[in-house]
Parts: sequence; structure tokens; C-alpha cells
Amino acid sequence: MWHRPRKPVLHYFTMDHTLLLSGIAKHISLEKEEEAYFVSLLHQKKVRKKQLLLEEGEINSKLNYVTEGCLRSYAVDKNGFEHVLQFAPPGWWIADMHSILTQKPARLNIDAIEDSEIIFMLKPDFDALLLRMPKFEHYFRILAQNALATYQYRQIDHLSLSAMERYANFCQLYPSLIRSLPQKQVASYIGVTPEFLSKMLNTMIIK
Amino acid sequence: MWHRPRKPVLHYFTMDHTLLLSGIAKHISLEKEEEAYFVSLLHQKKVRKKQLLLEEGEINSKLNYVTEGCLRSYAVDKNGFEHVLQFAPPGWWIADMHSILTQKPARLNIDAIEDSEIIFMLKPDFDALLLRMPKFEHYFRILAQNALATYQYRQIDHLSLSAMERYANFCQLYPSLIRSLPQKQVASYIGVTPEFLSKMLNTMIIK
DNA sequence: ACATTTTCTTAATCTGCATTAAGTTTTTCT
DNA sequence: AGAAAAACTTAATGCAGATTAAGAAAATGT
Repeated sequence: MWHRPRKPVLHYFTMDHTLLLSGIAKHISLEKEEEAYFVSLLHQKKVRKKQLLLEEGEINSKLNYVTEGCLRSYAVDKNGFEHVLQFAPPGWWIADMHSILTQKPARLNIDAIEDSEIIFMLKPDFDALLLRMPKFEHYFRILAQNALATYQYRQIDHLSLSAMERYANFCQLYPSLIRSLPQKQVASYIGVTPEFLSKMLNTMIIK
Repeated sequence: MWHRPRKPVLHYFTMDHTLLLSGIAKHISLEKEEEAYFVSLLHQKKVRKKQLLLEEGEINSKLNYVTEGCLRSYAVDKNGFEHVLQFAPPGWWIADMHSILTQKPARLNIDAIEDSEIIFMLKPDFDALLLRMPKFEHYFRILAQNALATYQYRQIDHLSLSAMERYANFCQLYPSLIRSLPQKQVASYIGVTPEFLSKMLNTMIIK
């Protein structure tokens, strides 16, 4: 039987920074050598589905940026139930901000919902980057402010909307996630049990 | 009847920037002329209890910093109930971040819980400040990141704790606010009705 | 000082969502 | 392909917290 020859295996591989760099380029412009320095601080990693990147109790030392797949952050309550704080599809940063900033134990876990690829930066390198290249203060300020705006409105939604309204909201806000996520994860994000979400979706719909 | 002569009325008055400037000094150090420029962008205002500073639907054009009293931001749901997002005692910034950033109509209202004094900066001046004095990128990045960390954990608390636990949390986090706020406002912040909070506090306590 | 408004309390009733449990379908692993 | 695990569904029962209502206490305005 004939086999088509495989592509040669590369033992070094090109890190895929294009997404991250183009995201950064929307806010600041970098000289070639600035970019090179920045890139030198990055690490790459492939993670398998369900693999933990951060566990509650650890100190969060990495800023994770997703290039492929999807991560999530979540906390586990005293009854063992998981509550999703954030999903991170490609193009998103994800971390336990409180732990990163204060270097205290994290309350959040971070894991992969599907096989994924990430780029990450270590906290000391992050601090060094900001000292050496103050331009990045701007980029990360914008990032933090946008995230802050999002959390403000999400909190309001949580205080003032019903489960059904929160679900509709989620669908509108993250149409691509709705298609790719298990219902269970969506339920956890909007703050209901999987059983209730299932019932809600199957009794509300006019057949 | 004898009257003690009043202090002469000053028609200019010293703005009280000390709180704000010392807060800034914790993160960046300013030359005298830098400080002077920054101060030149600030405005001062006294607000009476219940006075609205931002109304839902308006575009939020001011970054407000509280020097005395207490402000709050809140949204009103379709049944007319208020939901408090944030309290701002002295030393805190308060704004509808989404509206400030995108210059779209705000979902939040901001008003004074008691007679207060604020310092505010206009959005165009804020943008100009950051362009002219990039140091401030650092200050506002730190601010935004801290706020973000706080909202992340608050969201988790909301997803995973009972009303009683959220109340206990609030007491621990903001002991001075608990003493000065009407119970009603606290109820709205933790996401329960005033009736339920009252019942909770008066039946849980062993007499 | 008194009238008005706002806040707090108590209690009865109601409901949105949780819990439990068991069965079914889909996905994942070997 | 077949077994195991994970995700989804359905239904009965339970409960934390909402709603409604009405009175008491406290704060506020004039």
C-alpha cells in the first residue's frame, strides 16, 4: 500500500503571534526591535482539553493569551459546584487579576474547554516590560478599562435580569460561543443549574 | 443679641486636591509643573443629597472623584427597582465606564447619597492628559486593574454565595460603609430586597 | 415643633429556580 | 466498534428570596 509522504516534522515551530501583535497594533505602534523584545518575553504552550493552567490556592504567575481553542476561569463553591467567570476564545487574555496583582493565592481555576494553544507571559517579565517600554502601559490600560466596562454591565445584568433575559443577553453578546460551548458551561456562566437551563429552553420555545 | 463675626467669605476657594494627589503619588511622582497642569484640568463641585450627576441615557462625559460624602451608581430595571453597582466614599473614582469609553448612552445613574464634594475631569481633558503626560497611563492602568480584580471576585461571590454570605462579605469589605449607609442601599448592592435583608438580620441574630 | 417623607419591620403568600433522581443521547477513549 | 464518561432531558418536590401590605420608627424639611 502506498503512503503519501508526510510533511517533514519541524522540531522548532513558529509561534503564532500574529493575532496578539495585530491586537496590540490597534492601540500602540512598535518599532521592529521593540516588537522583538516583547516577543522574547512570550512563551507558547499547547494545552489539552480539561488541562488545568491555574488551580485555586496557587499564585497566578502567568498572563495567558489564547490563540486557539478556548479557556475558562471558574470558582468552585463549598458544595463542589463550579461557577464560570469567563470564557476566553482566541484573542482574549485570561487570569485571576486579584492573584496576579497582589501575588496572593487565587480563588479561580483556569482550564481548557477544548484542545487549545496559548501564549503566556510571566508576571516578572510583565512588570519588566512595562518599566522598559511604557507604551505598553497604554495598551494594558485600554484592555483593563474595557474589561472593567464589561464587568460593570454584567454585574448590573445579574442584579436586574431574570435567568431567561441573562441567557438572551449571552446569546447576543457571544453568538459564536453559544454554538461551540456545552450548555452546561453556559448555564454556569449565567448563574443557573444545567437542569433549569434545559427546561427553560425546551418549554419556552413554541414548537 | 450678639453675633460672633463670621469668617470672611472667600470668593475663590482652595480646591481640596490633597486626597487625590496623595493617591496619585503612591503610583507616580510628578514635577511641580506637571502637577500644576494636572490640577488645571480639574473642576470642583458640591452636590446635595439625591442630586443626579449622571442620568441613564446621557453620555457620561465626566470622571468623578469623591473628596467628601458618598456617591453611588445604580441602574433601574423595567419594574422601576434600583440596583446599586457601586458606592464611592472619599478617595474613589466613579463613572459608567462603558459610556465614558464608547461615548454611548449610559445605563447607569450616578447620584449623591449624602451632601458631597467631588472633583471631576472632562473626557476630552482626560484624553489630553494621557497624551501629554504618559505617566498617567500608569496610574490609570493600576486603577483599572484593581477595579477589575474587585469586579471579578464580586461576580464570583454573586454566583456562588447565599444572600447572608454576601452580606457578611460586604460588612468585612466595607466596614465603614455599613455604618453610614441606609440598610436599603446595602440590600440593593448585595442583590436582595430591603424586606428580606431586614428579616434576615432580625431572625438570624440570637437575642 | 410638626408634618412629610423615607426607612425599617413583620407577616402572609407566592414563585423562580434548586435539588434529587432516573433515563436518554452524545461524545470521548481505547 | 464497543465501553465509559459526559452532556442533556424530564419530572417531582423543596426552598431562598420576592411580593404585597400595613404599621412603626427615624430622618428631613419648613
